Amino acid sequence: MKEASFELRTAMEAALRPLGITITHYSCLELLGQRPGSSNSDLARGAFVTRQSMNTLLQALELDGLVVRPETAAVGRVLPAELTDKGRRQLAEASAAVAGVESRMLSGFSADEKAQLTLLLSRCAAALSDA
Amino acid sequence: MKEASFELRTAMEAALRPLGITITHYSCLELLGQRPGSSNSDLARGAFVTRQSMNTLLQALELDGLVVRPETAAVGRVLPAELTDKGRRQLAEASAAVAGVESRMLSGFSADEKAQLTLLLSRCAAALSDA
DNA sequence: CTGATATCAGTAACACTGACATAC
DNA sequence: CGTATGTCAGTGATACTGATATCA
Repeated sequence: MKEASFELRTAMEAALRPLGITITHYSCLELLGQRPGSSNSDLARGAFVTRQSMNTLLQALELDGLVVRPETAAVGRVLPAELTDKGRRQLAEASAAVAGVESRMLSGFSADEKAQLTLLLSRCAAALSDA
Repeated sequence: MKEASFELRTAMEAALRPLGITITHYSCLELLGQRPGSSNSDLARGAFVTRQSMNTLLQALELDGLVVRPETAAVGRVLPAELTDKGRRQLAEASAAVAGVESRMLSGFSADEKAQLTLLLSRCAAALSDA
């Protein structure tokens, strides 16, 4: 149970390391890909880190030209973040690396079994996140 | 897919944090519980860290009285590590915390579904580890 | 000589807590 | 006033690479 989770995450770290991308970094790109305009605090919650940690990461990503944020807030203090083209390219690279791990993990699974696993895991994620 | 893995590991980290235990720390205890007498290098491989990192951890665990190793090697340079009673108690605490997360994750699953998931995940872990 | 081990040392990336200002 | 946000600063724990010594 937990072993598989450990190994998947570790294998993902190993696959992302050559790209110079950490799990949190990847999570941030993924979240921004799915929900452009997320705030720093949104991203922090989604990646399960403090907003201070996410802010540090976001500043690095901005420096690298992967993410852009407006200089001033349109409303409140929220600065909606978005991926740049470069950011989208890196997300695509990272996704490919992660997909490679998943496909290795699922080698030997039938289509039915893959579907079963996906369904069961999505229920797991849901159960964990509303707790 | 990966989301569930992220959240499980993160939830485990959160559950272990109040105990002052990290994932690597927990992995080490778990490995030693299953295979007493493991060497530092064995544990490093099992927890997917370098042997230097595991060594640092082991030294801390020895200082805390959770683990014992002989001062000199009986054969070669290998120093077989074992849990102390205190170490076993901490492992029990940590396992309980992790089991709590798993049971929350599996709430709403039938016995059949739990069995299915366990089987599928063990195949995933196997596929990842022989790669 | 080769390979595996243990371990010391230095370093770097990472996330954390605390504090402050701002805005609803 | 209470709550949420962004951000600066300091700190600590973690894992890494490199190097050395020992032993089968």
